[in-house]
Amino acid sequence: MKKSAALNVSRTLMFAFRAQAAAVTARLAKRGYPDFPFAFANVLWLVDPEGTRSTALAARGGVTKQAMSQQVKLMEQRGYLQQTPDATDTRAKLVQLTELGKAVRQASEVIREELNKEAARALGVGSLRKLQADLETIIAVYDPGAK
Amino acid sequence: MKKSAALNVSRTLMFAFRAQAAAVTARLAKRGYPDFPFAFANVLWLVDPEGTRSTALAARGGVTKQAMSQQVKLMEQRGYLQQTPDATDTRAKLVQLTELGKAVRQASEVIREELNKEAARALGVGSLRKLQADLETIIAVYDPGAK
DNA sequence: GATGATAGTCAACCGACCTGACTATACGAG
DNA sequence: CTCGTATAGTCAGGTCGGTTGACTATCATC
Repeated sequence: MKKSAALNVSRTLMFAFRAQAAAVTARLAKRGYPDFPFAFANVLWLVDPEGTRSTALAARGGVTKQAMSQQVKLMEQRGYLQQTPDATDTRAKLVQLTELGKAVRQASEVIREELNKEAARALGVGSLRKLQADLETIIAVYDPGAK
Repeated sequence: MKKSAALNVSRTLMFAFRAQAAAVTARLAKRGYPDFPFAFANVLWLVDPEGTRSTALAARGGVTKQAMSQQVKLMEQRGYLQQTPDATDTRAKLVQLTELGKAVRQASEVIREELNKEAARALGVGSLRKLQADLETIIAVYDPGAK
C-alpha cells in the first residue's frame, strides 16, 4: 500500500528553504560575490528602482523596521546600497542600489532564473507554477493575517 | 497576458516556512505549551521511541552535533527530554522523550494533522502530496549533496 | 498650535546556528 | 596487546538575523 513517505510538509518546507538559500549563496560566491549572505539577496530583491524607504522594505520582508534598518546599514557599509534623503519627507530616506548593488542583483536574478530553470526541468514548468501557487495558498491558510 | 505573479519560488518558500513555523508554535501555545519554540518541535519529531543518540539527531536535523547537543540540553532543562547512557557504548547517551516530552509531541502530531487537513482542504489531498514530492525534488536539485 | 501618527535610531537581548579545540571511549590492524 | 584512527560528546567563543522597548524628529490634522 506504500503510503509514500509520511506527509510532513513542515520538515520538507524547512529543508527546501535551506537548500534553496544555500544554493543562492553558493552560486553568488561562484559568480564573484562570496560572503554575500542570503539575507542580503533578499533585501536586494525588495528595493525598487526609484528607491524604497526602509520601513517599506521591512514590511515587504516581513520583519521589523529595526531589523531591516540594520541589514540596510550593513549592506551600505559593504557598498551594496546607499541612502539618500527623501525629498517628500524630511524624516525619510530612500534606500537605493549602488552600482555594485545592481551588479549583485543582476547576478542574483540570473541565479534565480537558473534555479527556476533547473527546477522546471525536474518538475515541468506547469508543476513549478503550481508549486508556487500552492505554497501561496498554504501561506494564506496557515497565516491568515500575514502579508 | 497576465504573467501571473513573477515566479519567485525563493521568496514564497521562505514565507511558507515562516508561516508554517509560526502556525505550529501558535497552536502549541494554544494547547498549553507556550514558549515552546519551533526548533524544539523539530527535535521532538526526530527522536524515536527507543531513544536516539544526539549525533544521529544532528544528522537527521541537518545541523552540527554541537548545535543539536545544545538544543537537547535546553530541552532537557525544561523537562522535555532525558538522556540515559547507551548500554552498547560508554561514550554515547540515548536521548529520550520524558512524559512531558511525549505529551508535547502528541500535541504537535495533532497539530501537524490539523495543518495537513487544512492544507488538504484548500488544495486537495492530491495536490498536497504532490507539493511535498515536488519540494523534495527541488531539494534534490538545489542541494545535490544533502540529506 | 497641541495631538497623534510615522520614519528612523539606539541599546540590549535572544535563538539557533557555526567553527575550532578538546576529552574519552571504541575498534581494527599489526 | 597496543597503537593509530575514528567516533560520541563537550567547551568556548563567535556570528547572523532577528526581537522588544524606548527614544527623537518630523509630519499631518483638527
